[in-house]
Parts: sequence; C-alpha cells; structure tokens
Amino acid sequence: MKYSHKLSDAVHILAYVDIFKGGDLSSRAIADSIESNPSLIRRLMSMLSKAGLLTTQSGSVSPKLSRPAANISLLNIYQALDDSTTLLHVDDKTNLNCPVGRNIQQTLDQAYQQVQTASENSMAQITLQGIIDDIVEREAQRN
Amino acid sequence: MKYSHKLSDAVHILAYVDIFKGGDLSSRAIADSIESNPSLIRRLMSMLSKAGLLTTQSGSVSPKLSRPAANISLLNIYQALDDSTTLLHVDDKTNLNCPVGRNIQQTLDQAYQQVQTASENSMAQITLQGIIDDIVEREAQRN
DNA sequence: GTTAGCTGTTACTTATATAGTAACACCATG
DNA sequence: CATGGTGTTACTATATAAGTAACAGCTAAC
Repeated sequence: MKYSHKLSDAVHILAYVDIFKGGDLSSRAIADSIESNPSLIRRLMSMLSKAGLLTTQSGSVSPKLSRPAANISLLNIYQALDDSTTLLHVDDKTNLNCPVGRNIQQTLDQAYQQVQTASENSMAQITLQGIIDDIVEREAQRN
Repeated sequence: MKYSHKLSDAVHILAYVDIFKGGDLSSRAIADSIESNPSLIRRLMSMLSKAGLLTTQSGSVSPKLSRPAANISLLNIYQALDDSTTLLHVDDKTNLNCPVGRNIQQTLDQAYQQVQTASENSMAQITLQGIIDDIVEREAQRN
C-alpha cells in the first residue's frame, strides 16, 4: 500500500475552500491544486460533510466551511476520515500458544493508545485557521 | 501496501528475548511466537543490533538486550526501525502554481512535526520493562 | 576438519491499502 | 432540455510491507 495522504488532502480541501471562497470551488479545481483527481476529492468532501466540517449541495458548486476555521482543529479533520485508522498498528496475528504472543496484543493496544491520545491532543491544538494563516503568510512573503 | 507491524514485532522480539532468556532464542523460535518468518525476524534483529538495543553474534544463538529493559523506551525501538518513517505523511505532489498547493507542504510539515513530537514524547514514557511487566502480569492472571 | 545449525544479507514474489480511473444517478441552473 | 456539477459505487493500478528463498560466513559440537 501507499502512505495515506488523505489527511493532507482533506486539510488542503478545507483551506482551499476558505482561501478561495467566492472563486471556483469545484472538485475539478481543487483536484488541480492537489494534483489528484476529482473523484477522490468528492469522496473526501463527502466525508468532511458527514463530519459536519463542510457544507455542500448535490448538483451545485457551493461548498463552505460549516463553522469558522478557528473552530476546526486538525483532530476534527483527522476524525472525519476513516475512523478505524490509528497511527500505530498492533500485529493481531501472534501465536496464542506462547505467553508473549498471547498477551502482547493487549499490552501494545494499551501502549499504542497512549501514543494515539498524545498525538490527538497535539492535533487538537492545531486549528485550520492557523494552517490557513500560515499558508497566506508564506504566500505573502513570496512577493 | 499493508499496515506496518514492524514496531509491534520489534517490541515482541525484545520482550521475548528478555522473558525467555536462557531458553531457545533462535529467530525460528521468535518467528513462531510472532507467527511470521525467520527472515523478517533476522532483519529486525539486525536493525535492533545496529541501534544498540540488542546484542547478537553471527553464527550462534545468543541474543540479549544491550541494556536493562527499564532503559529502553518505545521511542528507542521506534527509532531503531527505518528512520525516515513518520506517522503522518505530507502529500508532496501538489500544484506549485496554486498558492495553496505551493505553500501547504511546508505548512503541514510543521504541523505534522508537532504531532510527531508529541507522539515521540509519549513513546519515550513507555519502557520495555513496563511492557514486559504487563505481559508477565497478564499471563500470571490467567492461572 | 567436518557438519549442522545458526545469523546476516540480498533478491524476488505476494498481499494489501491507497489512489487513480470510469461511470452513473440525481441535482441545479441557464 | 442541456450542461455542468455533486455523490456514490466499482474496478484497476501502484507503492509499501511481509513472505519466501537462498547464500555467505560464523560458531560449536563431534
């Protein structure tokens, strides 16, 4: 498999929608910016909508953020994607006839949950607004 | 690709080596516990050796932890694996002709670095000894 | 010295998750 | 009504991880 870029692309979509509000916000246009294809963008936009981060309407190009960018965190976006995804993955096929193999799955589940929580706490500190400000500031410094 | 189980398997190897010290510590035996194959185990053991976490000797079965399990953290093990691996991956193919596409890579690099740091700080708090104690305690509670 | 069993390494194949691609139903607008 | 869009589903391609095979060289027992 490839490394997942879903989170990056989802952030890209939301930032694009806010930065270019009033402009061409079609999935084609966003796909061009991401260098991906419209189908994937639409799939991601659907997930973002279902998670209450984006407002869209079937049949017309009119996406907008569901709430101010300052009230959307990286964690919100992360959780809008496939919920079962975690950052670290326990090997769930170990030999249950061996004391180490039999217990290590639950032990690592707990350890990885700690790491996951720390990651998510960190993501919760990063807002979409902060990301947008950074993009805008970097662009301003190029001129 | 598949989800990586390298970290889980590496922790499994180290825990196995400590818990079963004095027993059969061949890559075959460890592979049986992990339900994997000796080649992968040898590859991981090689990485752990190079990182100074495991002491091994070509030609004879004699692996041992290079230092006490209390002095080995999950972060040490994580870093012993392929160093370029991070938990989140910026999409590095975005349209540089678009202001969002042009800047979002560095912006997300920074955001993801914060998340990575938080994760690594959390991993640093988890010791191999703690993991081993948990495995041993779970096994004790089965009897 | 020989042999068996091991570690360490490399190369190739297979499995799987993600993204790419295609297509269709339905909606909105001119 | 036609065009251009969103939302959804299905299939294909691809990158990465693990599985598999094999070999060089080491160690230890006989």
